[in-house]
Amino acid sequence: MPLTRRERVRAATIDEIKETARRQIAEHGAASLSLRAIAGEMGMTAPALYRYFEGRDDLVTALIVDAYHSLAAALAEARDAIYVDHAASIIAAANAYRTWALTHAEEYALIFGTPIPDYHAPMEITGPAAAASMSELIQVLDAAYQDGKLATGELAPALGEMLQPWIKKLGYPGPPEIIHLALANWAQIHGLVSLELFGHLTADPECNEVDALFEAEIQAMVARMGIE
Amino acid sequence: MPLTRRERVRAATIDEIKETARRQIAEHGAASLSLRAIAGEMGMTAPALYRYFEGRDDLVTALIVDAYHSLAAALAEARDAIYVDHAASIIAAANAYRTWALTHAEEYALIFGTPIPDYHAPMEITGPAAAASMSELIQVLDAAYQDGKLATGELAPALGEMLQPWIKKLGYPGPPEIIHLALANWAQIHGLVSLELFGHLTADPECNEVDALFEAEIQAMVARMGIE
DNA sequence: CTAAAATGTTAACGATATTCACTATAATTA
DNA sequence: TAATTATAGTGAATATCGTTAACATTTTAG
Repeated sequence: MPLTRRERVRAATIDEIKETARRQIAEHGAASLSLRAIAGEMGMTAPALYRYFEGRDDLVTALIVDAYHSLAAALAEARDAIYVDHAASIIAAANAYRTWALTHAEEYALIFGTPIPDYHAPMEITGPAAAASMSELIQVLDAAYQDGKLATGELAPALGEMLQPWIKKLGYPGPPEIIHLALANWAQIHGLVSLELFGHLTADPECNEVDALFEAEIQAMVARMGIE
Repeated sequence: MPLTRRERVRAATIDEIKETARRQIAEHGAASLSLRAIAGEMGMTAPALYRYFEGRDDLVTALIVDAYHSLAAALAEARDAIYVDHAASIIAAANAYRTWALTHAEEYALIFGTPIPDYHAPMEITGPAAAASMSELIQVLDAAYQDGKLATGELAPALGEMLQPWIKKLGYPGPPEIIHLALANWAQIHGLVSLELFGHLTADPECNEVDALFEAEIQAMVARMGIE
């Protein structure tokens, strides 16, 4: 059943609202998102937006879900781009993660930064979207593991227990060691990227050449996993 | 010259304002900080606060500076607590960092999370405070280095160049390799802590047993540095 | 063509930060 | 001690914000 005309213009309006919101977020930051400003830019009044979203929180949730999928898509694209070897894939994924964060700074902050005032993301909606981008990291590692080119250390019992919910959530059939590596490496990458993004990594705000540090850490990370 | 009585009550009022603000931040989050609510809780009206702070941003800056020093103090305390060996010191510092973050969640978010709406921290004020807490991490590593019990790898040229501003800012007389280790390890710890704090590390929000993962990563980190 | 549904409007409420004009009080000075 | 001045407060007003309610318009469906 094709979409009726009305449904199409409605979907287009929703897209325009989100697109406008994204632009404003990119300019003025996520926390100062204003429904009135969005509506104004679209030539409408603020209450009209309530025909499309239950409120500001609902809009924010939609933006978060979109951001997760955008990040996941960027990772997938980097992974599928050109395959040389597994090490190159992981480095490409890490760089894609950083690049996405830097080019979508405010959206990255929306996902991983301080939650918006009084806003609490509904896990049942954002959870699957987050898992989607997490899954991308795992796929890269799993590929190396399937080829037998990844050194997995042994897991402490408590660590194995903690990873169980992740295995359930992701529906990943491989060993928990892979999940562990994914989480640990993700944390490292996220730490570097978020420190850089919020300006904590450069002593001099003018010269922010974090490339060297990031590259060095990623290379050390790959070497540490014994990937080849 | 001792403080005049007026200066003392003024300082006490400033402290009460910041203390009230901290409590409200801990309850309702940093971004929904309300001058009216602070004043109301103190039995005053909002405009009265402008006698003590130029505005909300000025208050936030003061809170950020305080938070940095609070974190630095927690790290220093952990370092000076009981000395066994360098590895224990580093693990203690890492745990102190995490504990401070978890017990001062909203203040941690204030420092390292998304900046508050339209608020831009003035570097000339927050910079030195940030350096103070950074310096604590360096001191732990430097102690191990001075004892010759730290394996420093060689630095890529670009990396060495990037670290120069840090050396200048911190006035650290040791080799840049130490700064590099401090930054890299800080990024790792920060990544783990901030993911945990914002609920991204646990697939199941009920069971958040991240202790095992954190401990494993810190131990790996120490082992990686060849500290003993 | 008419009734209903969808989509928009304006007005209003209760918040927010901030500024201004004004007052009471405390500290300092003549 | 009396007069003056700096300080610390109040209340009203302006400008935002999200949100709701009542009303108008447009578009679709029968």
